[in-house]
Order: sequence, then structure tokens, then C-alpha cells
Amino acid sequence: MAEQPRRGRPVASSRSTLEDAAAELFLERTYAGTSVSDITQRAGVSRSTFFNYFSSKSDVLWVTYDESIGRVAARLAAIPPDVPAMTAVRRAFAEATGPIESDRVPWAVTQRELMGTTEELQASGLARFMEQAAVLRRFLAGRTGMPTEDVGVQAAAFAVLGAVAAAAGAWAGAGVTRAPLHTYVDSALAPVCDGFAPVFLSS
Amino acid sequence: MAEQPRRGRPVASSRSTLEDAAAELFLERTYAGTSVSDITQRAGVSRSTFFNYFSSKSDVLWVTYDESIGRVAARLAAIPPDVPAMTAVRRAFAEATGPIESDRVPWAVTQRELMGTTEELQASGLARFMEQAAVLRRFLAGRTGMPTEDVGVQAAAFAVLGAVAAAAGAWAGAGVTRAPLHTYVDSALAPVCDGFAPVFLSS
DNA sequence: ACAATAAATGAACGCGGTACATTTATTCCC
DNA sequence: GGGAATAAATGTACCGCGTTCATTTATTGT
Repeated sequence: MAEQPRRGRPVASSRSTLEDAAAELFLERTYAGTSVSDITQRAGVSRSTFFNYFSSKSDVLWVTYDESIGRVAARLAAIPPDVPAMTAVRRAFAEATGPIESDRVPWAVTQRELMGTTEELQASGLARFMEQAAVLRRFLAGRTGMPTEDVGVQAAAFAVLGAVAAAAGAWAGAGVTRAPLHTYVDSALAPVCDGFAPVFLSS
Repeated sequence: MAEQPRRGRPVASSRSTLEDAAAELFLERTYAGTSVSDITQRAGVSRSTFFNYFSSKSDVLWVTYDESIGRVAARLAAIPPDVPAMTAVRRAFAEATGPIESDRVPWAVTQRELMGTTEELQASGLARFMEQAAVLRRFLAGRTGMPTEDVGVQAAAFAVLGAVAAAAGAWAGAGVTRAPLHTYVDSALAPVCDGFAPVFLSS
């Protein structure tokens, strides 16, 4: 929002070029079979440039996810304080995953078998998982007055995200005839939220 | 059990030497600050030898875990079929974590702040997590007749393990005055099992 | 034209992990 | 004791990821 002193260079950026090149190669030779050098060669830039835009090879699998990160955090914050904590969580995920268009789902999720990314996807996805867990912990702690280190708080956060991850995995694994993502997420989330609701009966 | 043709060399093995050297160095210089070469040098063996015993640097953090793997699977199998699925899960984890002695808990869990292994621990632990998830999915599917790909089955497995992981983390993070591990695990697991119980009302 | 800014490059390095051929120690058997 | 047989241990070479940092190059405003 604040206007910073413009002068420099911009106008040309290799970011999207790299994304495109990576997507092509991952589909052609799988994720593991593609080196960073391969990507930069196809993009017509030097290897160094890749790391100017992505901090790791796996980051390119999550671009659309990272762009929309904070979505859940924002939704959570917007839900009125009188709504029970776990109900708020369930609603926030429903709202966040409801309007997701297929083309904005990370390649890591949609293209996993094509790109051969089951293992790498897991490891790189874990970082996002832990970020979201921290968000959830803060939310639950804030609503209930419990400390973020509380076993119940931590267990709820992990259980919620575990269910969401499972739903995303099942959704991605289903054929093209599958139902919308948010229905998968909600049905996976319902039992978890029901189970933890009594734990977080905030005063 | 079957006696195979003995002849060869054994008697001397570098495995425990490597474990000890690694433990020392991780505590001295943190996990990230210790290279595989450092470990093998202190152990007085060559770098190649390390990979004869561990398939990765992070594996050494999980030795005690890997030794007792299958514990949960075995417990699950031993529980009579008339016990509801989620009750069986809860009981299996209680039995498996009940008799755990402190010195048999993986370094990855107990020593995390000392060894500075929060991130690497996560990535390497994920592999174990996914193995256990597969075990749970097979169990739940077997008991309920649902397919292992069912959203509910997958969500339950992930949620259960998420709760267990959170409990282990909270337990490790608590001081020496903490309660036994199994009480942490059970209190984390209770809401999840309660929530999913209605989903798996097996016929 | 010139200075400021940032994108792009290049080179070197450390580390994890793999592959594979080779050496060395130990045990069984004659 | 003198071999085979077996497996542990070694050495070497290699690849890919990721980091660091100094340097070049393109673009923009003044």
C-alpha cells in the first residue's frame, strides 16, 4: 500500500517462466527425474535465478497454495466470537475450500501420480501443515483461554489438519467425477469437530 | 528363526558405535551442525560404513522407534473383533505407549530442543507417520468393510495419528515432572475416537 | 547522460545420498 | 595350519540440492 521509492529495474521477471518450465518437465519426466538445472535450462535462465524466486525445488509445487495462504487464518478471524470454537473451525474450512477452482489447486495435490510426487509432496507439504497448525493453535488458545501448549489444543489442531489432509488426498485420488472439495473436507472434519467440541466449551 | 548358512565374518559391527558417536555429536553441535562425515570420523570408520547401517542421516534419530515398530499393529490385531473399531484403536495406543520407558523413546522426540531438530525431525518423522497411517487404514477398513480409500477411513487414521503426534510433542515439551506418556496420548485420543465412533458403527 | 535500483549471472563450495568395485577380517571345514 | 566362503569395511567417483557472494546487466527516474 505504501509507495516505496521506485527507480530500479523490474518489468522483466523470470518467475512465471520458471513455473511453466517446471510444470512441463515434471509432467514429462516426473518431479524426481527433473533437476533444477533442467528447469532453468528450459526456461532459458541460469540456475542461480531459480533460487531467486523459489527457496527450494519443492516450493514450485505449492505456488497456488502459498498464494492463498492465510485464507483460513483470515476466515477464522472473521467469525463472530460467540460461535463455539470447533464450529468456527469447521465453518472456516468450509468457506476457504468452497470456492476453490480446480485450476488453483496446487500441482502437488492434483498431479501427484502424473508427476510421481508422493514422497516429496509429503515432505514439502509438511511445512505448510505445521504453519497451519500454528494458526489453529493460536486460534483455539485465544478463544478458550487455554495455553497454546495444552495437549487438547495441540491435539485438536493436528487432528483437524490431519482430517483435512486426508480429505484433500481422497479428493485428489477420486476420479474426475468427484464431488467438490469442500464436501470431502466437511465430511472429514465433522467427526473431529464433534469430538473436540466438548473439550472447548468456552466460558 | 530358520538357521541360514553361517560362515562369513560378523562379530564386529559398527552400528552401535555409530549410534553413540551420533548421539554425542548431535548434543554437542546440534543435528544440523553435524555431518555424516563428522559421525563416522568420531566413530573411527569410513563414511561409506554409515550408509551400510542407516539409509539416511535422520534414521539415526529414530532407532528406538524403528525397533519397536509394528507394536501398534500387533496390539490392534490382538483386540477381539467385537470391540468397536475406535475403542480398539484407543486401547491399542494406550497399551503400546503404556510401558514405554524413557530411555527407549527416540531421540527425535526427547532431545529435540537440545539437538535442535525441530524441522528435520518433522520431515523424517513423517515417513513413520505415513506408515502408521497405512496400518490404521487397513485396520479400520478391515473392521468396517469400508474401502481403505474411503474419506472417513482416511480422515480417522490421520486424525488419530495427528492427535498422537500432538500428545507426544506436548509430552516431550513438558518438564521432567510430566505425567506418563500414555496419559497424554489417551487424553488427546479420546475426543477423536468419540467423534469418529458413530462413523464406524460396524454391523 | 547519469545515477540508482534490482534482476540476472557465475563460480565455488559443503552436504546428503548412490553406485560399485575392492579390500580386509572372521569363521567353518578339511 | 591351509584354504574357501561370507560379510563387513573401505575408497572412489559421481550427482543434485542449496548457500554464499561478488559481479554484471538491464531498466527507470531525474
